[in-house]
Amino acid sequence: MLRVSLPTVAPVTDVLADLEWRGLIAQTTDREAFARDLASGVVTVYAGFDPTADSLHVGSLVPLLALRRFQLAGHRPIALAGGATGFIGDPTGRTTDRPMMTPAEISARVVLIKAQMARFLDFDDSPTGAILADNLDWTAPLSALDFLRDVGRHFPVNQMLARESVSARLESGGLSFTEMSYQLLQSLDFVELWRRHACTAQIGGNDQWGNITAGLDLLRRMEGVSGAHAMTFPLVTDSAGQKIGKSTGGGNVWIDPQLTSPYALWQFALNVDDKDAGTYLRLLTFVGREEVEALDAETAERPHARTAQRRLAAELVALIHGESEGVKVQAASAALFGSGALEDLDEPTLRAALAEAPSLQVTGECPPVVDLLAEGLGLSKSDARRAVKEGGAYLNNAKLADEAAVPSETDWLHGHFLVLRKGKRNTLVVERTQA
RNA sequence: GGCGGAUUGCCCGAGUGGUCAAUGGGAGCGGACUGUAAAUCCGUCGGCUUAGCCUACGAAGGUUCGAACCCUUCAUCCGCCA
Repeated sequence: MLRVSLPTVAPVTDVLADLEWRGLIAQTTDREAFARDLASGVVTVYAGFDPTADSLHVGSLVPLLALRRFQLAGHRPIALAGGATGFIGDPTGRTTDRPMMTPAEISARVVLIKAQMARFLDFDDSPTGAILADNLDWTAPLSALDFLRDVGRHFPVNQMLARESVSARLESGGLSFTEMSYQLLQSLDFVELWRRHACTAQIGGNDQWGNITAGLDLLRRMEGVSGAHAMTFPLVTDSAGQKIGKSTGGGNVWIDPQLTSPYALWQFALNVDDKDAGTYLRLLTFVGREEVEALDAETAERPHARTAQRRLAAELVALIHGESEGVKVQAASAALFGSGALEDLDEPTLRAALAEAPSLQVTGECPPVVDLLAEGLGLSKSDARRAVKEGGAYLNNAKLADEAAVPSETDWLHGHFLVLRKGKRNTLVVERTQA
């Protein structure tokens, strides 16, 4: 997997100060001590990622980029894939009937996620070279008895019960032993990473605070190490209270281009609320303080220009998919939302721009546009007809007037593409294959 | 277990025999405006082979020329009494 070139990386002298300014610090253990250690040498920092899906999403970029921030500041990052913790799963799940993943499914996911994590970090032989780990490596060989005796005995149940995450659950119906054990596994990770890589700091979401400090305790009890650090990020939500990285439709914005096309990512960033643009720039890019604050000012003065959103979109696409992708996506956006120069787009760009749009294959004689819309967008025929009647249906960006219209030979872009649209955002690609 | 009230479209909520595919509000969708925004305004909002037809007012039966509306049974929910 190729390492993408990071578009903008502002130099940072004091990581903690930078993180603080970005709004990335919720809690830390002894802040002064952490700062001292960071100033006096290479600190190894880890963050864990459970394989809850086939891809990381924009939200998981926050801790991942934080690792990168530490690396840029001269420290060593460890990205830990939760092959074991993901196996246990977090039984907190919203729906009851979430199917249990098979070991094969999990390991497939771990492979995908590891590859994604690797793209954001530098792996070299230097002391700051990143490390990719999987907690299944040390958890799988561990027998239940060993686990209970060596790890479990360090966890006083009364203390676990007192933890916020557990007590909250006890009030709302209880939790399983498995769920309680999750904390032990995560704590063991910290100990193992200390043993293997002298890792002395763990970062994660603020909901992980309990688990992280439990790891610190275990490190002290098993290894007598007391100088390790914990740092958490605030649970970041946008101004509407949504978790970061949720598209307006509610779905996750994924890193994987198969799941969220670069074009969709661009659109997501461009549509970020004015109030959130600055926040996103701080959390999800390496753009420096001066520039971000200038963009904030720009947003306040000339909100319609959406300079901050544009910058965010460019940074994100370049960060996740590479710079060349950004250029293409920009062209496609302009054509699809602009005056309609669809004919000018070359075929690969057109395809890329429309990658996330629903598509429909047609062979032989082409049915009326209304039928194509209904079929491709999952509308009823009445709905499709209504769309035309209301002037909300477009063929290659041109408004349709006739309910019975059938695409003509000249409508086919590059000989085999049709771009249909209902309203501003519901695009449908019709592709014709010669029978 | 007894008595009373409820059940209407995605949600809330009118409607008590024909003029009901069903007032109104919200959500959604389309248009105008705009910044691919918010707010606002206009339109639309069961389906289809669309001057018409079909299916629908918790479910199933019944009365009637005709039922969301009347009757019977069932289901679910809410009160009151045991």
